[in-house]
Amino acid sequence: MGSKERIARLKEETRINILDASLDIVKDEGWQSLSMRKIADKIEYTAPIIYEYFANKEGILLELTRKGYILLTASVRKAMNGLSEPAAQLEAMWIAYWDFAFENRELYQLMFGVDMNCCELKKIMPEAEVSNQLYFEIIKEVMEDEDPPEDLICRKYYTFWSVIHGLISINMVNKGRGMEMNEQILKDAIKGIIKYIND
Amino acid sequence: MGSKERIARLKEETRINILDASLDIVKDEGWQSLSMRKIADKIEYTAPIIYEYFANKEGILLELTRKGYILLTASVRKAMNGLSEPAAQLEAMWIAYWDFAFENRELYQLMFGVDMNCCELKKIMPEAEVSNQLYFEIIKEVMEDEDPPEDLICRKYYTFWSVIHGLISINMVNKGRGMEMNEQILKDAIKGIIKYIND
DNA sequence: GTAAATAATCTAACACCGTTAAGCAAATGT
DNA sequence: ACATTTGCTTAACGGTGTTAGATTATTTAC
Repeated sequence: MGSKERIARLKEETRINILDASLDIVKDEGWQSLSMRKIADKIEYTAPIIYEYFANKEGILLELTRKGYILLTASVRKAMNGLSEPAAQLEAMWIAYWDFAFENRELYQLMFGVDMNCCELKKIMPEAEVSNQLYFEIIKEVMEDEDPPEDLICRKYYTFWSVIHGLISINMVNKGRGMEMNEQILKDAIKGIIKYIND
Repeated sequence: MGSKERIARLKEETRINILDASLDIVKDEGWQSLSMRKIADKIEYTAPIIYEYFANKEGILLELTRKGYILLTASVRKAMNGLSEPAAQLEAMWIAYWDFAFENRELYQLMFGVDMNCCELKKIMPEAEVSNQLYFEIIKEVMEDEDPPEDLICRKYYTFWSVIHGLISINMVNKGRGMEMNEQILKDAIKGIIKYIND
């Protein structure tokens, strides 16, 4: 009675089909327009059978997130194992992380919640750029280099923003669960970047 | 006939009421469950009248985003004007940014798309922590300090992650529109942080 | 081989969503 | 007093995630 296994294999296959179909839809039309009925269409079933494979839509997203983490970990590990000197390893690992994000854009968005709304938003929202200019001014003054080029300031600003925004994200996501950042740590980070700016 | 103005003032008032009600709902139940009908309920109207004040739901979010940016800019500017020494100014400005994010959590999420999904997600997803440990190992090796405390490594990791994640976010959001980050810039940033790590 | 039981799948429906059109009722202009 | 505009509501459309019930196909038992 090996048909049990064959059936189990088939079930596993449509489970994977659901995940693949979902990712395909998202790649074509974005997370916003992923719906159970569209998934069902793509795998040539009707919507309710999806619930035989996943508890609900969130379950699908969860599984894709897991898939993302596994892929990411594999990439990072591979980069690590390819070298032996720690500093070089660390660099390669972060580059692997970076590459993963852009090779698996949709998964990365799902895993870390990068909202793409802002994309066209900034064009019609001048207010979004006002505060930037304040930072630009002051960064320019902090830089020891006299009259630094615009794009260098820009890069410094983005480095700053990255750190602060990243720290905020962590604190919001990990809220309550250990690892709370206090103001001292924030100040340390800022001082560190200011020092880094003038290298 | 000054009643024209009175009416205009009333209209402006319910416009503000809509925005306030929206933010209230979001503070109570999150962005996910903000709906036109709920807003209408809260301002004691029916859903369609909202469309007399905003083109659609996105219009409301857009206005709240604008409000966020104006508030943020005011905070940052105030911090800036309170000091005169550039480095101190810069620090105060980023602290103001930080404070804004946590005093206006919901607005910050809207402005920069911090997805709160992950919050409870990480508890049921051990895969999400595997790659962290790889980084922990290597960061430990890179640090010159022999046998550094766990939470210091953690902090260094988060600094790294913040920069990389921030840079990725910028590149995803600003995709196509100038300011593209190439690998060289990424590598520079990584080298910079490695140097910063050992201070 | 036929009947019963089980599994696989679909249809229909529920409650909600954003949004629009039609209609009513009160206030306004003439 | 009548006509017109305004403010607001009800009803509906097409969409969403999800569930229950009916239907069909497959397997099992005799």
